[in-house]
Amino acid sequence: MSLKRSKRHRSTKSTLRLPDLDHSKNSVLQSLGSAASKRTYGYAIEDFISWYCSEPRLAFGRTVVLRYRYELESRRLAPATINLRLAAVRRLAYEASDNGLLNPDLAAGIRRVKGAKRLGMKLGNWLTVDQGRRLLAVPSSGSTKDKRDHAILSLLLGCGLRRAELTGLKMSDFQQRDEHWAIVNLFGKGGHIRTVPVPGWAMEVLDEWLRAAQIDEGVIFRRVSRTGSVWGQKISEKLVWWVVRERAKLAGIESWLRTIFGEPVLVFAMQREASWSRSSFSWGIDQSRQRSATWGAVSVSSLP
DNA sequence: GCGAAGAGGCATAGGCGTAT
DNA sequence: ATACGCCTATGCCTCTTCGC
Repeated sequence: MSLKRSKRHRSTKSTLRLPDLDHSKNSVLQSLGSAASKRTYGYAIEDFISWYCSEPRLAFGRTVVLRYRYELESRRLAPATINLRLAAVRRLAYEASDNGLLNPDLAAGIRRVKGAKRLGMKLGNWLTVDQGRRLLAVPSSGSTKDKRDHAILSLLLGCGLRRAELTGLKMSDFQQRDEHWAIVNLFGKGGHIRTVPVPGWAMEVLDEWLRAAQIDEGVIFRRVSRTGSVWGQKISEKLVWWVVRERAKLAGIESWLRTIFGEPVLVFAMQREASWSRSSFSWGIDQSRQRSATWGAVSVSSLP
């Protein structure tokens, strides 16, 4: 037994081969909670593996990861992307080390590789109150699909929902509290739970869709066929994007489309527009203020 | 065949915990 | 207080599938 253990200890390597890397990659992906993370990390690790295997076989350590960082920089990727790729490679190293496939000293060296500097912060592309109104005012043909799309826009704008939150909404998530409607116990990004008031005007638009689609239980937003029949179990997040895009085109604000739509900060920006000033609206670079501001969003109920 | 919607792929921003 | 790392999300294409 002791012989076996010492053999295993001696077998920790500095140069990993494809099966070792694949095994470690699977361990990393299994440990991630979100499907989006699995997809993104999977892509990042695949990219690193194909680069690593195309290079002359060097020890999988700090130097190799630094070289990979230079490679990413030479591709002119954004710092956010480079840091994401490096985070995935660090995780790959921890897993390889934990599985006895990589020398722990080499893994520790990889951990010390710094990420790319993020210089400043983009100001984003916020929807103004006027643009929000124009989006909601897009003329409707009265079709079932139009009613659904209008309801989607109304909940996104009125409640500051993310796309993923919207697609999973069920009838049972809506409850009446003190004569007001609210989406209760909404599971948001990172598994956080919140309760969101629903403005009266948004509730009316939603009711129109529910009546047209004859939905009285289960998931709220479903697919609509060309002939107007409602089918399927739910819609995808991609569809929400397409709905927003089509409506933005019709509203004549397509140029706004590179957007942070779906993040609560968008609604906050709309709420604050009336008192906009450069000095008072500095939370884009002030982290603590940004955090405290993030959920003041729901009083946009006066939007239409 | 056509339109609605999903899947896949890659890039990048948001947001939270923690180290400094 | 803030910079950084990590995970989770969106943005925006193209290509494919599905229902009618």
